[in-house]
Amino acid sequence: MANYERVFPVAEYDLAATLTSGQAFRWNRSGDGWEGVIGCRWVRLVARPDNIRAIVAEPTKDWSWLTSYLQLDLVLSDVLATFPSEPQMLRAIAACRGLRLLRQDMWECLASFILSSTKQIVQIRQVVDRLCGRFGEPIIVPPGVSLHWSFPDVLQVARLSERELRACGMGFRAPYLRESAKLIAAGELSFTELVKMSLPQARVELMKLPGVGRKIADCVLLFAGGHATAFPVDVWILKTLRELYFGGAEVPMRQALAFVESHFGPHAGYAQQYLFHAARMESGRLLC
DNA sequence: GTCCAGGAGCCAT
DNA sequence: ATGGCTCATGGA
Repeated sequence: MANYERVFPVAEYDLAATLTSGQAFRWNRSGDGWEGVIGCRWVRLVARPDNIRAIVAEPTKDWSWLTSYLQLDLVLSDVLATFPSEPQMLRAIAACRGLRLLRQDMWECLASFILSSTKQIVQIRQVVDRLCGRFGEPIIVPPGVSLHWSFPDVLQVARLSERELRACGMGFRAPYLRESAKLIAAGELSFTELVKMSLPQARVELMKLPGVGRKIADCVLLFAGGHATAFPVDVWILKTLRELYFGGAEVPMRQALAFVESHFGPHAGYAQQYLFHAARMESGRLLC
């Protein structure tokens, strides 16, 4: 019996917030649900109060790729309970209850965030879309659904010219992406090793790649590498930390990093995503 | 037109 | 170590 869809019971999962919170860039609202690509599969997700319904284009028995991506086995209340119980965090939790962290593909996540520096999220989405549409593989979709493409793999990106990459609109980030892809393709960095390493060690390895500094390394390790204490500090988080924890003072980056390292507990990365999303919601910068 | 975006690299102190 | 400048592109 061919299975084109399946319902996953899950509590406290705000799919819309999760898919628009700046951790993944390929999801589009479609009617009452969301369409996207995970690996080489097209999928449509529809959220209901106590479950998420998934529709795919090809018959599927093994759904572990989806349960892993959405982290459906995680009990959110267990994570939230580890946050410091202070007004700032309680407020962020109240503002976006149900927000989750995804478990993404390492290469897609790394490449996307190399393209993210000093770009708005809507622009990152555009560049990633063009990269996939021009250099990814076409994907099987149900009748009536528009064409979709996979995210081009490391080898594919490694053999693209800087000109081809710049034509996607990535500007000065083109050589960063190209050189990083070539280093990974040459075996100088192993994604599976990054998962096993300590967080500081994994950072050092990732930051050897051109265009990857502390912030992007932490994004990859948190959103794809399963490092729960990785805590990307970008301009939004820095501004939020200043306002919420330093009385609005001009805190240098190193001081902010020292603070987050000791303050947010074993799921600091999750806490970061709540602070980030709450801040963006307040400024009205969401697509949804 | 101007400002700024989920930064990083480089150079001058 | 730290602060300032530059990088390319397009949305607000």
